[in-house]
Amino acid sequence: MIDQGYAALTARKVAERVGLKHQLVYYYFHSMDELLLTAFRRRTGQVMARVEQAIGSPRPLQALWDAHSDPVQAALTVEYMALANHNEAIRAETVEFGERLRRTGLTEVAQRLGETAPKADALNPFAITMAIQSISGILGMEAALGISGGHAEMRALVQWCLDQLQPSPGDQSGQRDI
Amino acid sequence: MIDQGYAALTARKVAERVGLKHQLVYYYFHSMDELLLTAFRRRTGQVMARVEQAIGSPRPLQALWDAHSDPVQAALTVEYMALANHNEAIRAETVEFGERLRRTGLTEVAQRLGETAPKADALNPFAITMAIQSISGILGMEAALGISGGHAEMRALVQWCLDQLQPSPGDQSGQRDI
DNA sequence: GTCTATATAATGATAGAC
DNA sequence: GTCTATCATTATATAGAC
Repeated sequence: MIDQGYAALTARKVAERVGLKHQLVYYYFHSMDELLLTAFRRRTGQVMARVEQAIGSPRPLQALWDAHSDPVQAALTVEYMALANHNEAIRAETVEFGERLRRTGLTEVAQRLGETAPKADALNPFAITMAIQSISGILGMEAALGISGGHAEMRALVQWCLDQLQPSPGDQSGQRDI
Repeated sequence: MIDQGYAALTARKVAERVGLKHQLVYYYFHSMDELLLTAFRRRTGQVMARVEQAIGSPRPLQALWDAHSDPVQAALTVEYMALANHNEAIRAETVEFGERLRRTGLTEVAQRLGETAPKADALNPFAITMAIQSISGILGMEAALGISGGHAEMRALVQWCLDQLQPSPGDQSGQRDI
């Protein structure tokens, strides 16, 4: 799926990779759609576990940012999003997972923001979380393709913002400058 | 392509939509790959025109933000990005287009930032442009699927930032608070 | 330009032997 | 569980009549 796309994920190719005949796919799964849904669920579980681990770290926002930087994961996400636009079962699960993912660790982030960030209505934890996920996501998707323009500058800006919101232990510079 | 995905864009379906036989596709195009590339180029041209128009408006950043908010366009972008991950010709054109798009109006944005924004190294025009494109892009992709959590909060945060960077004519509040 | 006809290959899925 | 055999469908693409 990563290197050939969801359209190339056929029963024959799946079976070939595990050294079996293609008809066996229909022994283990009722249909290709069911196989696809099973694979999708396994992945959302893995992503959720990684995000929960990030939230539990000393610097949740920084960890959340790092967790989404992988280009390979981003390419897979693009594939599943394209799939979700035309497969109703995948779409429904994507919505459910997306909403859940964004609410994960919201209270923890809100608590941290209350401690260190300036009081501004616009600095909503929901918005901060989404900004981090959005920017790191696009960064990964573009990196997977080979686009790099503005990436270093973007990382610098995000790092600056993260340092403002959650100063690292050894860094006291700039806080409250925002 | 929008409602069935790139994999469902077959010669038969294309011909059917214009009321002709599927073999005629190979009269107008050498192959399906060529048709796909032609469609992609037509679209990048349209997107580029819209962005250039936004850059030329009185509030470039605001206009850039507005120009990327369409969920239908975002869904199409996802489709082409997935395609680019497995089609070398589309990938090469995507990289070229992406790099060009991000540099479009960079000097104009830099000039505006120099006039109104606080002097901070992190507020690089390249980064600002990418942040706007990233967040509005994800917002659109998610909206196309039906995800809405955090969107209102995200829009509020971006609007707050945009107002800081480029105050609208009738709004003097908050500037320099950043 | 548009058509019919056709070659070739791949797909999802089922039936039944072992 | 894994296999062989098979079906109906669809795909890209070409050749040639009109």
